Amino acid sequence: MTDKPLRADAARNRARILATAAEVFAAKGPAASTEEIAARAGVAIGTIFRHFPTKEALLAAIMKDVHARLAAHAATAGTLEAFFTTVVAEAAAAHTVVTLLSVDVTPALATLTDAIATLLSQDQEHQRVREDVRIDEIMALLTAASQGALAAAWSEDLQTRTLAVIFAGLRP
Amino acid sequence: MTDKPLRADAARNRARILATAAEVFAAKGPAASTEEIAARAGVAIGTIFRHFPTKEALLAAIMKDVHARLAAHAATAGTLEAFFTTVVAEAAAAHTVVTLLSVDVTPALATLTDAIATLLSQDQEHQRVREDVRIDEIMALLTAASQGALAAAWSEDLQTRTLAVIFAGLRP
Amino acid sequence: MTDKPLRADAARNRARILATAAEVFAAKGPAASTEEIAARAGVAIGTIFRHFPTKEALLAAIMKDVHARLAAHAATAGTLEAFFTTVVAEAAAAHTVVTLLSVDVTPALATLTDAIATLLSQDQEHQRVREDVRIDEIMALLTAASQGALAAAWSEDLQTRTLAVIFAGLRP
Amino acid sequence: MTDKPLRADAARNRARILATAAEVFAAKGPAASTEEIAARAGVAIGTIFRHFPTKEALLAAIMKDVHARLAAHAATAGTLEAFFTTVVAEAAAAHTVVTLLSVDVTPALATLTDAIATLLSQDQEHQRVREDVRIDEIMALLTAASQGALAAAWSEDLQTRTLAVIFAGLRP
DNA sequence: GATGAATGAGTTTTCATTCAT
DNA sequence: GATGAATGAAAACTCATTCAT
Repeated sequence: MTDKPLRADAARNRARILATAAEVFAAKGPAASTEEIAARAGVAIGTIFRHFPTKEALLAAIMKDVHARLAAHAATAGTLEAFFTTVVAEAAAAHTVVTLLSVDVTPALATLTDAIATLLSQDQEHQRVREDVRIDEIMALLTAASQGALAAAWSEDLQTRTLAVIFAGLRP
Repeated sequence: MTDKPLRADAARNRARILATAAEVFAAKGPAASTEEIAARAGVAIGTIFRHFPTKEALLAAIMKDVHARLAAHAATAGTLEAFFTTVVAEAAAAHTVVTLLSVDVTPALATLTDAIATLLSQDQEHQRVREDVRIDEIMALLTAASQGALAAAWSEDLQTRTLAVIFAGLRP
Repeated sequence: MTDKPLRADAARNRARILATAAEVFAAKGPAASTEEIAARAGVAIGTIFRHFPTKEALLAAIMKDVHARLAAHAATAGTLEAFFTTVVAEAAAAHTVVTLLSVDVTPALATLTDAIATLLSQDQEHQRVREDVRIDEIMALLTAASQGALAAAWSEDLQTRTLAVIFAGLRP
Repeated sequence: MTDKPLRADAARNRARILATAAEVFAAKGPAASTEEIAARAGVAIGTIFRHFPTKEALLAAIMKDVHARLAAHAATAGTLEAFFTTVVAEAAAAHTVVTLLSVDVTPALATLTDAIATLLSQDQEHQRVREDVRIDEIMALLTAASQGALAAAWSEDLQTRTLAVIFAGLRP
């Protein structure tokens, strides 16, 4: 948990690898080759394996990153609707990979779920969302919407209309 | 469309391969090996490649099959709600692979879309669904819900509650 | 040696297979697949294996055919020059496969060699060819020229000029 | 032309693979398996594919090599006759593969052609070769003779006599 | 630490040959 | 006899991972 601090260049490499890998996996699925990621990140393949001992470790690191970013975002979004809208738009645009394989990322996911649960209770307190809705529907709808945004070529307009249905369904 | 009819034994093999492949891909993702499919289907690997010249062709054939089955189902489902419920339940249970890669299956998809569009107008005629909802939201929500059902371990109860949100959002 | 006579349709198939195979091997080399030959000949692959128990047997049969045709031609050509000219032109045009692998075809080759040896002595009697030239140079030059004609894109003009050099070299 | 320089060990492997492949293809034809080449070269099969992404690329590299070696040789041979004699002898002995498939090697061939053209004009200046002979006959005769030398079992004596005919044909 | 070549098991694909229809 | 589906061994090619430079 308390990883020793990296040398500056190593940290830079790690970050670049992570970002490139997220892009590449998003574009080609988890079957994309590590060699290609190395090439696109401008590092040698050995460097990737120094930072992530396994391909699966790389995938897990990406997920951890995504979850952390989303949790941070949830903390400031204000409402579920604002949060969903941004997340789905990002998923569509940046092809953020929302669920890659069944990589185990439970702890990071828990943090994210907590942040969203907070949003949910706030929305319910302000009567923006029905009382009987529970956190797992919300998570399910978020995952579903984000993945849908990936798969289909969701235009911005289609995103809006689809989310509108979901939010109409959530309102009291 | 009118491919010459296969010999009885060949047709039987083709069907068994298709069914087995759907199962295996569902269980292990599209990276599952053709060799394994052959073994589980009880044929030699050459037989698979005689029927489907490429692994991708096999994937495409599965998708075509799924779409055809869904279209048939839509024709008799009565309401969008009934249709969605069944489809999502099946996706969760049988791990039907809803979108494998970006295999091109446009023609089969068009038929499916038509069948669902019919359901939609019937529902709108009977005021079960808002007038301003369009077919592309429906397709988007269906895809999203089915994929969500795949990814997470949606319990039956969670399925019900999630679809309830969506249908509440669709009602006038 | 005394093969039983074939049924008429079988004989027709055998001939068509042989002709098609010669073309296909010429075009794609001996690595061409038997399946492709079957397709182009309009028969099923089983039919090829009924007539020629092995791919190598098919290759050998083609060579026997080619040699027989050439021997017949040599018997009527009149001079070595006329014979060479025709053979090389044909090799270039029809891509007749002159030596495929090292299939053993000694007996048929012997007949061909005899026929050409006759041409050679006639030419030497009429002082068209130097006395000290022997049959094996002739065979070597014929093989070489025919193979050259295959490999390079010998224009008709280039054929003429190349054979002219060889015949100048043969004259007394 | 200016590919980045290989690491010393990689360069050594590349060279060994090339040499081994030339031998193996010469002995067994272009259908020889890459696996066998790997084994004989003492490397793993992956190493071959890292250096030559395709079997065809390997074949092409060999041809480039052969052409380069021949061009170097032509530059110092002095006369066409000397050059031809060496090349044909080598083709017969080492089974140098002169034209493997129809691999595209135009640039390397152009250099070789130039070198031989120089020999031709020198020979013509010294009246060793007729004025009306052109470079393409020479190339055709060289190819033909080399391939002939491969195919048949040309004894050394037969080589001499065959080339003698050709050179008699070239003299003024 | 970074590099990138080598490894070798694993995967897709091809094809001669067999054999049930 | 002909057909063409099935077989399965062999070939080409890929890629995560290791390790010498």
